[in-house]
Amino acid sequence: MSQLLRHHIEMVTPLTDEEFNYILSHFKARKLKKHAYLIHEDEYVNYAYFVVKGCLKAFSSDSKSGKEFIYQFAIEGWWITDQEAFFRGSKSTINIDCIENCELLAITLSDQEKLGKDLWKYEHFMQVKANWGCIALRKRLQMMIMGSAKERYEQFILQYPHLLDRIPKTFIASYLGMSRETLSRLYSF
Amino acid sequence: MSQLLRHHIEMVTPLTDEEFNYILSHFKARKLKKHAYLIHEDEYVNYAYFVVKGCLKAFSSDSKSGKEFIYQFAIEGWWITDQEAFFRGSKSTINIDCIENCELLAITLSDQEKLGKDLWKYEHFMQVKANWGCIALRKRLQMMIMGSAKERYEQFILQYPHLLDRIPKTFIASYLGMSRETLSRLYSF
DNA sequence: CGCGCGATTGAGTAATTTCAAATCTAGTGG
DNA sequence: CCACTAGATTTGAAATTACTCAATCGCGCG
Repeated sequence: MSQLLRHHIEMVTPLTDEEFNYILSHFKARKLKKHAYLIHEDEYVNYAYFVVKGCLKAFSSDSKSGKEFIYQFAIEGWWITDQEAFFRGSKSTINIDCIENCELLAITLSDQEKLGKDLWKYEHFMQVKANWGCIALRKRLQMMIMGSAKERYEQFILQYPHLLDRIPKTFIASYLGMSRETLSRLYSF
Repeated sequence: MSQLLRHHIEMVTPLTDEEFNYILSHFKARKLKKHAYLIHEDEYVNYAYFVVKGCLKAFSSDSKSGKEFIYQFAIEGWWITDQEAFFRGSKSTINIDCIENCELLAITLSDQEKLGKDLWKYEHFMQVKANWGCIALRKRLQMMIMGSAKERYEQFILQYPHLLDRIPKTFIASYLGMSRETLSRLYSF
């Protein structure tokens, strides 16, 4: 199962067995049941998580309107945390909960920093990963600003076809920044 | 003037004179006049740019609707490039032009990679910078999805008050994902 | 002085939201 | 295996937000 993590890092840079085992030794395994919270608003965020199995969503709820904004889904091979709170050591402004039973690998900020210092490859991996994240976010931002509800949904289907039958439509609507009713009307035609 | 770059990197990690001079030696200075293009759609992107002086905008124009989406402004102390094209060595999908006369420091991808390998601090700097970028993009995305036109504008004023009188309202409207008419109506009341 | 660009204003229109109600579905306990 | 319930989805109608198009205004610059 930890092979998934190895495979993931090796998309950026190859590792020796020794290097990978050293990296892996800094992670703790964690299991959570469906509906359980991984990160809760107003609490400190001690870990970043790599998803080995399952599906989660990260969302923030606007206290005023009561609406939810889902800013990320994560399935096998993805990372998830409240990046800002994790890096700054501040309290989380978002929630993360499990859409399915989950198995995760967790790492603390200090272990991550230590890994980066000990192993240049790991620092490099983090750099590249963050840059890919920026690129993906930029595309999503553009789609959100430029595309109509229909275009956003069609793009989502193209990009994440495997999420369609794993995640309730309500959540997908929220991720795409539209009401569930609007999303529902899109595929009547 | 290159002190700005030093100061910028030292927000992440302190540098010796020697280290900074080594870093600086990989950058080329470049000057551009107002309205000049720094990066043009469909061309290769050989450099990432650090802004020493001036103001630029990065935008993509939708060929279908003819509308512009401004995905970034950059002023002194900011970086700008087509990140995706720069990293992947592919052709740009966006344009970047100068809103004012500009002075830039340019670095190639191979020099940047070389710097990262030679100097752990530089690799680390890139990692942290990319992570900050992700955090900022996530916030902007949230504001764009959750906020009304008015809220987005008010947030912009709070966050970038110094850009208000430097950038035409038309561009700000495009950055905020609304028509210039809508923006104009916001501050009539 | 007059040109041209950016900003503003008005009126009608299109896309999406909101609220309310009806329908469907999967999982649970009997 | 069936009835029941909670959650998810769909549908309809009214309301809202922001857009488009068109006209006008204001101002800096040659």
